Amino acid sequence: MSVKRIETRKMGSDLAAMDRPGEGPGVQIPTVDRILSAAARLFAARGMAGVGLREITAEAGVNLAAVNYYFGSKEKLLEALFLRRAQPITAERMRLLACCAEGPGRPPMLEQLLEAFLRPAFSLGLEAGVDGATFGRLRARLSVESEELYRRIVAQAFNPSTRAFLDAIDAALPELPRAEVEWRFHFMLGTMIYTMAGSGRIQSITEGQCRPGEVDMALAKLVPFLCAGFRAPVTG
Amino acid sequence: MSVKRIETRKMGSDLAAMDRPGEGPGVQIPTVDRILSAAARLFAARGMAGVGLREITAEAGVNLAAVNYYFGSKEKLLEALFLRRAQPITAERMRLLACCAEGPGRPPMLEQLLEAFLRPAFSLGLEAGVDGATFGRLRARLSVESEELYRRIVAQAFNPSTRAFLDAIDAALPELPRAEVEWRFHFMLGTMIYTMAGSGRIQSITEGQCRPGEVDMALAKLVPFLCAGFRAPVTG
DNA sequence: GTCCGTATAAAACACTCGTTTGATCAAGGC
DNA sequence: GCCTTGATCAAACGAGTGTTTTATACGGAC
Repeated sequence: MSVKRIETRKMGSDLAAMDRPGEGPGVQIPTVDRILSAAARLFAARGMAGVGLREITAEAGVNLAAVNYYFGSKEKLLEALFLRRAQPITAERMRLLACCAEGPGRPPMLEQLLEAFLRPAFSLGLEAGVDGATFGRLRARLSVESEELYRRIVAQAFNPSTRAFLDAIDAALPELPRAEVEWRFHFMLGTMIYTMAGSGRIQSITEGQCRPGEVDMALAKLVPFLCAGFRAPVTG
Repeated sequence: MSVKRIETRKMGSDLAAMDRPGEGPGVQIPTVDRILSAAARLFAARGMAGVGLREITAEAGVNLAAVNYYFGSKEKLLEALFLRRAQPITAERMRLLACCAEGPGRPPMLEQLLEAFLRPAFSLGLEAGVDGATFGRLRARLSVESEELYRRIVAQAFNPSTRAFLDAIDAALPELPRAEVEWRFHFMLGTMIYTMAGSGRIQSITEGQCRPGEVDMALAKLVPFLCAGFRAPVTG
């Protein structure tokens, strides 16, 4: 019944400015960032319900109560973490989208658009101490989730930029009905998320021949495949 | 320290023969099957770590100890459940694969193969009291998982039939290097699993215009898209 | 009748969970 | 000096975890 005494400290990034760089070997990463890093790793590896706050705070080297102190709850921690990691991806996407243009000596528009959409998702999302695949796996997890909270988090983070690309691709394929573009865009999301998740299933099928993981290799395989799919004639 | 006193009852299907059909309105579904149904629903909706045995057994209307009595552990319950639901899918796949053949008046071989691979996954996997999307979501969850146990379960259930299709598709695309076929097969798995998961993301982007869910509609959109992708010229 | 193997039931076991509570410590203002 | 403020801490809260144990009921075999 008691009212929350402290209504959650206001995040990290601004506080992070406190530690001046170069004042010694012990730079002391702020508590908030250490929690975010550890939580990203563990959530990605074992899911939200699969990791406890005690494990997260232990790995981050902070006190158990710090999560509720800074974020308010476990769910809010996930939300803050996801939005923070998604932001650079969507920003880079929009930047690359603005660079897409038809012209002599350039690839076709569709190829440019897919590359601009996919590359940031594959190459960004990493932070200090976290390998790139981590956020991809977390994203895949949330994408497969059916609970409203998780879907809201993903939609909130990615819908605007995604919709911009959907419109641009639709414009680049004028002969294709909008509904068809949406279906194929959905299929693209599937390949992207499944590849980012690094399920390892293709390795298990081919006994390790095919290793999706290196960004450039994956993109070089993915973009032509998807472009051909987008350009497939409509079947009536 | 104590040794397991009872080494797990030997499953359900054989026991299910005990209840003769038509001996009254109360047909009494066996305990094992009720557990499997409830567990499938709940695991699919909230993940393995997100549901407790108490909730499963309550929904199934059986005693808490029944899970450990019949399956041995929560993990073994998941494994039994997954293998049992996957079996009809792989069986139907292999049956359809055997029906694929080139000939006048038939679709091209690649279209036949993809249809044979995808349709059982979309249309089967449902059981008494469980809607079709349930197992698809569970499959998507396990596919995204990184822990060895879950990957082993998926591989064990689906690798043989999947490998058969990989070989058949490879044979149907003789001009394509094997490695390229494997990449594209991996992409196909992504679209399939993501669509089966019914993430609802495309609905959220298009504000409900595009509804993947009806089997025939999804297949009619998916097969041409994927076939075009498979037939894309190799770049490099 | 007893005996036996199977099935269900209730209770307990030893933990772990997310969250909250006070206490403590270090600065900064005045 | 005191007071305040933000941060960290150990400890406890109540509820929930998977699993095991003990006990009880049912049903044929003999």
